[in-house]
Order: sequence, then C-alpha cells, then structure tokens
Amino acid sequence: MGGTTASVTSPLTIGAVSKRTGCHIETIRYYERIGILPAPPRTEGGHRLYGQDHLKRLFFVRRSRELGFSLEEVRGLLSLVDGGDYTCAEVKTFTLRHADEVKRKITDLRKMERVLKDMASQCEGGEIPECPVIDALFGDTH
Amino acid sequence: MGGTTASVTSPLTIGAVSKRTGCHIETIRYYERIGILPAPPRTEGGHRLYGQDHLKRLFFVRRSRELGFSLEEVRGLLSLVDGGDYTCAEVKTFTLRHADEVKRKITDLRKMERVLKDMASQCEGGEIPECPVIDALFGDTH
DNA sequence: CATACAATCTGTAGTAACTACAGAATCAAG
DNA sequence: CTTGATTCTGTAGTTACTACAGATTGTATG
Repeated sequence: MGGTTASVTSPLTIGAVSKRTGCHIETIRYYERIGILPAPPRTEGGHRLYGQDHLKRLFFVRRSRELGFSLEEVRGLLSLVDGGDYTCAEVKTFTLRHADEVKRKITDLRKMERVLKDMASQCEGGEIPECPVIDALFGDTH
Repeated sequence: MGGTTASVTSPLTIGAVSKRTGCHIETIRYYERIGILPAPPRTEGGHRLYGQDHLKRLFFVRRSRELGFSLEEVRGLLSLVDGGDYTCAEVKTFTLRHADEVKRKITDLRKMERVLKDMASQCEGGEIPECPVIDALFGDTH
C-alpha cells in the first residue's frame, strides 16, 4: 500500500489502543500476560507502545470472543497466523473442523435473525406477538 | 394442579437432559439457581424431573452462549418468550437492536468461514499457505 | 525549570459463568 | 435387601475478564 506523507503510523499508547479496539486497558495487559498478545516495546519510563499489527491482532481476538470462540480456540487460530510448525494435514483438519463449526453458527444466527425481525415487524401492529421464539429457533431436533 | 395432564413424553432425569443438551449437570443446576431455568418438579426423594419445555429452553440457552451472547442477553431474550410485561415499542427496540448485532456476527463469521476454507484448500497443494488470516478477517477499519 | 494533572505502571482482589469435587441420600436392577 | 450408578447440597476451583490501590511517568502550562 502506498503510504503518502511521512506518517509511518506512530506508535499508540495503551489508552489509544483501548479506544480503537474497544478492549479495556486491563484486558489488553491480561492478553499480554497470558501470551495472546506479544509484549510491545516500551518507552524509557516503561509505558507500552503499540503498532498496527498489535491493533489488528486485538481486533481479531475481541471479535472472535464476541463470536463465541474460547481463548484457546483463538490461540489455535492465531498460531496458524503465527506459523506454528504444523503439518499441512494438521492445518487442514483444524481449519475444516473450524469452518464447519462456523457454518453451524451462521445457520443458527440466521434463524435467530429472522425470528427477531419477524417479532419486530409484528410489533408494528400494536400488539405483542405470542412468539414461540424458542420453538422457532431450536424446537426441532438438533 | 387439578387432574392428570396427558403428557406424551415421560419426564427426564437431569442426567438424560445433560446428555441430550450437552450441558453439564452442574450447569443445569446452576441455571436453575440463577433463575435461567425454572425449577422442575421432583421425585419423592428429591430428584429433578424435566419435561420437553425445559429441554428446549436449555438448548436455546446453550446455543445462545455458544453464539457469543451473555447470560444477561439470554435472559433478555427469554423474558420475551416468557411474556414479560413490555410495551410493544420496547420489544421492537430490543429485537431490532439484537437482530442488528446478529447480522454483524453473521457477516464476520462468513469472512472467517471463507478464509478457513481457502486455507484448507490451499493446503491441498502440500504447503502451508502464508496466510494473512487476521488481515483477511479484520485488517480493514472496523 | 517547576508543577499540576492525566495516563500508565504493577499487583491484587472481585465478578461472571461455569466446572469439579466431597460426602450423603436416592433410585433401579437383580 | 444389597449393590452400584445417579443425584443431592454445598463448597471450592477455573476461565476470562474487570476493578481498584498506590506508585510512577508523560505532558501541558506558568
């Protein structure tokens, strides 16, 4: 990407990173402590300074958590990114299993989305619909 | 109260419910304690006996948690089902906001699905792709 | 330069959502 | 009635944060 002007994106303080990612400052430090986020360089006085890569990684972790993946699953995904020494077969197995799980999530979220929208639109009429939400979502065999 | 209800399916023990829903027995009892799952009838000796409604509700809770919703959010959804005394406007606001969140989740999960599948298929060739997974998923501004 | 005041530091403790026992009681089969 | 599997209550541990406390650093201003 062609970076115009001399601004090579100056490093960010933990507070700035917190604001941009939506992660609490304490959470960012927590992720560093447990090895999810690499330790960034520091100022003379010991304050952390983050780059774009940290920012992206944090975005990814936060969103993955919001999508219902455990930190261990996130660790797994990140280790693919970090190029852990896996065989191709291992990578394939992992990614496919994960993709399958993701697909199931999408399916159920779609159901949920439709039911919620239906409820909202039925509400237009002025009365609370007698909504069998649970049935609509998960009444059938799973 | 009153006469015997013609219940088609016989009641389930907590162990059976656990197996069918994938929830640990302890989690089921925990949900009862915090008011997510209503207390079921008991045997003479005090063992819990569950019906189909409990089963569905548990399925819903478990899946919602896996999809990244907090117990408080689940509580909110359930209170719609339970017919809490909300105005129609409140229901509409809640469901629409939630539907929006769900939509965003679907979007990001689709991205994730595609990247994972790409990785798996690239792996077919025999070498681990140098995957910019994070970039593909969340490299852009959010 | 001094100084005030916000931001960050480390470390510990609390919360949310489970999860894992321990020891006693109950249930189901033989 | 005995025996072994389940379930019971209650407490303690785990995961993934989240919230201080008290000291230190960064920075804007006189």
